[in-house]
Amino acid sequence: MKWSDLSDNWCPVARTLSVVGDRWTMLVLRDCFLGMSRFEQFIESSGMTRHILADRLKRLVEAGVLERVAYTTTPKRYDYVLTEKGKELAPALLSLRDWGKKHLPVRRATSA
Amino acid sequence: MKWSDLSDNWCPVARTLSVVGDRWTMLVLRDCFLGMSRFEQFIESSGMTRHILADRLKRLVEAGVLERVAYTTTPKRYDYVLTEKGKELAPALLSLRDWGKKHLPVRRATSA
DNA sequence: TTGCCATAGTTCCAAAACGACACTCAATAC
DNA sequence: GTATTGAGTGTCGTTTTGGAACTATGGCAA
Repeated sequence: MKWSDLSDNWCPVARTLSVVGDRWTMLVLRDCFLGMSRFEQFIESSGMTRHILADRLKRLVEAGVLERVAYTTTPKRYDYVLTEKGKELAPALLSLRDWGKKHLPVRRATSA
Repeated sequence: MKWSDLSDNWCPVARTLSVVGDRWTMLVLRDCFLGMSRFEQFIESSGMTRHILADRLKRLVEAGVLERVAYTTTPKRYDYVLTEKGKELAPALLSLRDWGKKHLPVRRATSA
């Protein structure tokens, strides 16, 4: 079975994961919750490649988790902001954060 | 930056995702919370390939989220059971479930 | 004692996704 | 003019995935 087939799974966990369950997606959302909204900000903060970020943003907009809001018209540039639907992922992010704080202490500093 | 470099990230969300943030891993944990513990059960329940399941189980055991408990000695066979550390991921799973129930209604039935 | 089944993986290969880096395009800054 | 910034694309080689077949170990049954 392919990952993409999960979107129609009977299980709500699986359906959620079909949206946010791949590499990097949750990190983009974390940055959104931290107040970021622009392409270059996400790149710098998360360390992911531009290629993948473009893909993830597209998916998140399609899923209704983020909204593309133009902030200049020429050239077209957009802020990516959380929708209500997106904001309601906060509890999941917080749970992941708490678990990481408790169970995965930092072993060495990184510059990211 | 590579995905695997996240394990030493300053952000606890990123560190958590380095363990559970890739495709399928959370689904394996969901099945564990539903009471499953064996290879073939995970395969049947999640629809993932054997290959990937073997890899994910190995990583989860290495990460201390699951524990391998022998249930026959010849041949060696194991139950995969949640450790305390693993059980504490429950809030995250529940958050993902709630979000899916609310925001991702099923569009058509599937047999999985 | 040969044959079949079950469990738990492994191996192999093709296809898709990823990672690194260069390049584009529009506008503004110097 | 030339350089810089923001938001991506294009290319290309490397990993990871998906699918199917294969292996290993023992139980059971004819």
